[in-house]
Amino acid sequence: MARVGDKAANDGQSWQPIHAAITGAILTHDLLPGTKLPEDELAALFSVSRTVVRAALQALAHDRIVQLEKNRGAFVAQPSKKEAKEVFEARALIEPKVAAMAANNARPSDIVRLKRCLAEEEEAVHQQKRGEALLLSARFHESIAEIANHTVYFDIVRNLCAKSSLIIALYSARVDIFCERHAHDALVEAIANKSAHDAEELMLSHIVDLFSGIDARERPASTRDLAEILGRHVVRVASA
Amino acid sequence: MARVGDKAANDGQSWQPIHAAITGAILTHDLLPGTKLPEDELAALFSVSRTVVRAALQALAHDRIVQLEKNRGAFVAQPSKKEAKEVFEARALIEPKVAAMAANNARPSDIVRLKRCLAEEEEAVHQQKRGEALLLSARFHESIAEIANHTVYFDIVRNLCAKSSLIIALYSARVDIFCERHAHDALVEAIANKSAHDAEELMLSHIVDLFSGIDARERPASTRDLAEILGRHVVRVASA
DNA sequence: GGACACCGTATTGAATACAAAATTTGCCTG
DNA sequence: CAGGCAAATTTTGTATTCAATACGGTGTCC
Repeated sequence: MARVGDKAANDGQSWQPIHAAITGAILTHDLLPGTKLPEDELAALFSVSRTVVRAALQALAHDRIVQLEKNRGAFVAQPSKKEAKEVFEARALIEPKVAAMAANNARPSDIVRLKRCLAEEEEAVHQQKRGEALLLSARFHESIAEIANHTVYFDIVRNLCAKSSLIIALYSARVDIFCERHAHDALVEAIANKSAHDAEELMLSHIVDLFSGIDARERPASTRDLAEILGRHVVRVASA
Repeated sequence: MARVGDKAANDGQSWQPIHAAITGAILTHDLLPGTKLPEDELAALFSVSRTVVRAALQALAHDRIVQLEKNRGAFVAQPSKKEAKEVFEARALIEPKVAAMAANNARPSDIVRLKRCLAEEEEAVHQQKRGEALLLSARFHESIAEIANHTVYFDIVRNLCAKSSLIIALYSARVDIFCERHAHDALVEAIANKSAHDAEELMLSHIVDLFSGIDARERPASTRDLAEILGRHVVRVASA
């Protein structure tokens, strides 16, 4: 059965690798809020013209993950504290429903996938790969939305996860994000048991818990050397 | 106080007039699902190069309001029945919360604005301007989201309203959409009274009611003569 | 010594030009 | 007359070019 998130539908736009690479780098915190994303540099990195880079940047801007400033360029977005609150408010409303739907929908292979995701996350934590762990944590939430098989919610959740990554980079007070892993474990358990109500409750408390780790402390920062950063996030095109 | 939806923030991209015109034409059902949107034609219409038209089309595609097919062009999207269900499911979840927030947030000027919106809608109905009435109905929902002053929800609601317009064009079984006006009236009343709970309930039942008018009947159609259609949707730039 | 203005450089915004793909048309063949 | 192949046209995808704006440095004036 066709599932949400299959890339078959969206006829491959050539800018998607760039979009994916930048999104990935944001999820791992390799790219921090405020970082400038110069068109020339990206064009050189991906060996395309600025035209296609601009398309990718506009898509990211539409996600509100980058901010376009006229005649000044593209910057990784710096969500305000108000928006941070909004994002987690929306997640608290939507993702519990999504988790419940996933519980009703999940097939055995889906459970396997979720568990593999968690295993990789755990491994990343043990290897002190904080960025990788953050990425996998986001992918976990996205996977649940994919299992729920709801295109509209899937799009929303993916977007909110990316924004959350920026918010965590800016405002996270918690040193260790990884206490959350137990929440993820319990969630998979509920989904595996098809306990929609439990999944819903667990997801809600998980999101509330996530937001409780967000604080007023600003942590502005930016980095350079996009080549080094993005190189690791290029998704290889599935060459037959 | 700065409000959500102010265009100040998004530094004016030059494609926004085109995006707005097409979105408007979709909301009025002047543009029907499946209609092709050729780049040359739009470029000529708006007196810009294809470059900026493509940017607008990509933004619309990101909204999933148009579908881009590789090497074939852009078409107004034709949401599946599954997606139709998803859209109204999402609206039923999100918009009641938004209405409650609007009730808590509304200032007198906001109530005035909502009532003016309803008056214009009523006038459009009496003038048999179905398209105009549909547009104003969508604007009413968007206005509530704007009053709620929640950027994330505002973006989502606006997108869902546009998708709903496509869905209604494809699947609406009801001849007369306008029984809904009473629901809108009651909603404004609740918001004016700052009765968040009432507003939430009324919005939920309104959305459920809207979806009940959606049926399985397909109604595929498309139109031509973009120039005539879109001419009325060009938003004049606010020349000082 | 500091502030401001001017100029050079770099980067973005938009249009044009070129290449590739698909659709359409016409023609030929069965 | 129908079907299919092939050239021609149209339309999209991408690169390149040109113009406009912002940034940084330097020199001068106060």
